[in-house]
Amino acid sequence: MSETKSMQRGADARSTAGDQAWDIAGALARILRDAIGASLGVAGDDADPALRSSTNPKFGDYQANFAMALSKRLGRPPREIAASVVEAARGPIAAIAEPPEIAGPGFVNIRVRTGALGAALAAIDCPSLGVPDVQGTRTIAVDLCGVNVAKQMHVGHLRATIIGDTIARLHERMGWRVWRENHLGDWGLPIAMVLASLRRRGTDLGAITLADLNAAYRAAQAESADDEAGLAAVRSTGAGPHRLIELEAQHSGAAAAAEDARRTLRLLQSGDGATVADWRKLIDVTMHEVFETAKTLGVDLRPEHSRGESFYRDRLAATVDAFVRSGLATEDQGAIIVRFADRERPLLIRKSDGAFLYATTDLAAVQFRVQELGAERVVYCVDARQRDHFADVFDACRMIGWTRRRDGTDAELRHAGFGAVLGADKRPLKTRSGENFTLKALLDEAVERGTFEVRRRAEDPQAPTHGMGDAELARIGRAVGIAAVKYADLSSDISRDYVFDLDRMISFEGDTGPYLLYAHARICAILAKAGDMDAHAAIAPDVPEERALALAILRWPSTVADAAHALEPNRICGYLFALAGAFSGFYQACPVLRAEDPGVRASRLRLCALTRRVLADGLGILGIDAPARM
RNA sequence: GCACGCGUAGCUCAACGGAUAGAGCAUCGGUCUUCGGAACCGAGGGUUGCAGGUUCGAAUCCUGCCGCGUGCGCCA
Repeated sequence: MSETKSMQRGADARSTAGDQAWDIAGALARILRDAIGASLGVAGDDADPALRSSTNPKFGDYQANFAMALSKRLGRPPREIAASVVEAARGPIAAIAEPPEIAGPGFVNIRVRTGALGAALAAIDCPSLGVPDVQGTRTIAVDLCGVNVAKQMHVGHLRATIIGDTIARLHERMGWRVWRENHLGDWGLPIAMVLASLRRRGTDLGAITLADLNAAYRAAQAESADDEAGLAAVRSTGAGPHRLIELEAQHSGAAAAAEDARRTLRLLQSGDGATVADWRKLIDVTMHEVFETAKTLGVDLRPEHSRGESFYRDRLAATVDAFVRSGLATEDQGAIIVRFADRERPLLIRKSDGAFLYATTDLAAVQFRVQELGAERVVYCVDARQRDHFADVFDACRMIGWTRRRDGTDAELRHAGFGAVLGADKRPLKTRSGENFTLKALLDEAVERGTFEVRRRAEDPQAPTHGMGDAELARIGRAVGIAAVKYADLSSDISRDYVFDLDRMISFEGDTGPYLLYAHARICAILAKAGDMDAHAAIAPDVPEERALALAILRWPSTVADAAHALEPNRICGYLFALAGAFSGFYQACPVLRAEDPGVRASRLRLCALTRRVLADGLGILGIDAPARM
């Protein structure tokens, strides 16, 4: 969604929901659109004023770029077009801005009047901060986290969890009804394998940890590894009989383990009481740690968000049937597949042995989310490598009509695919011994580093944190460490890989989470020292640094709407960094508490308070806790 | 082989088809009896992988190359 479109949305909202005095950009866009219609006879999409925030303060606060685009269509020079529109808009625009200037090939540069800017700031200083609210009339399902039972969370889950949480929070912030769907891997042969392996050993499932489970998972996989290929290779290369016998013994052991796993799976599927009870214990052990990690991360993930693969187990046969009956699925080499017109790759929805696949579950889940949860958007926060898979699943759902909602509209299916977390060597992050990093280890290190830095600074007698208790410093250090990791992950385009570099993330300099926390804490200090303030003081942004800060604040509502629409958390990050930068400039140039004029002091205090609220609001959307002191 | 994604400053990354492609880090130079210096201001640094095309205007859209990455029926 372009900024222009969201500005237009602001204008549209005003016409139905009354005046939104903070929405200067929306008002300007509407005035220009009307003027384009009145003076040029152009309407609809062609009358788009193409209003943008100016790229450079010398071009004013906003610029409108419509003239060049209309030049060819109307056969008139762009500057002439701009002039006639500006003339037609002169009256209504005068209340908001200085007379617009026409520059270059036909840009219309607009500078907002100080009075209008102050009034807009006073208007946006309300509970919603101007962010649109759909009041529960719209519904989204966000597929996030996606852990597997009996497996330790690793760095991939970091992204699936915090990106999903941010997308959920973005929509919650705008009043959407949000379903957080933790699509656990809690069903099928892999789980049965672990369960079978643990039961063979007589392990006490009541006293097991996730680390134990993870080890059992790997052991079970190794036990069942069918070494047919190795056997064939040994035979063909004529390796010694000792090696051959060893492999054959391993092979028969593996066959026994695999058979045990299949038997366990059958018990589980048939609802055998003892087996199901043990299965639930595996889930409990796994989820206990998942929820702990979510708490550490500041992610809203609770038991009621769990709806794993097992939830869909009784819908899979019907899913396949529906595709077969509709003629979209056919049998091929014993398997059931869905073919597409534009690609060779088919989608397998049932194996030749009759078992279902993860694609089958995904199809059933789309139908459930759209038709039973009523979602108009379904978002998958899953590794970008599954792009092809989701393209197939989404297309299959459209073909069979499962994106159709009760009101007849089509749901929007989106894969918010994210890139890999890389180590310094540009390869997927591994420990020195070549293992995947557990998420817990990674977060422990981040918290440790954050705490170290906070404690080190607290030793300075001048530091505001000097003399704080150890528990308080630890709390702040934890917030800093987690903010560093989360901000680094969310601040670049999610579809790209990024290099995990804790030194850079936590350096406290530049575009980092700790920098934003610092900006927030600094404002908190000013407000605390100010004591009582006049919440209704007039705001008069006179000097350039005040104007820049004011204009940044007014961009907040459209930033939230755009980030939610595009599913791009990095837009929130970029905005907050720019806001913090604008505040720093203001702070440097404009004394607040030391301002001599009481009116100026009160105006600037309100600007500080408003900035703090927007910062806290944005950090809240990212799920980042902002301490008052650090 | 086919499909998809990505190539922007030394490094990490921005940029809705719009004015001189911007930030951060690093480098160099300033501010400084601090409303919190974890700050601010400035400088240098670019043929946006290459070649064409569309457009008043292209990092952005189209085509072809080159390079890197990922995926490609009975795992999830």
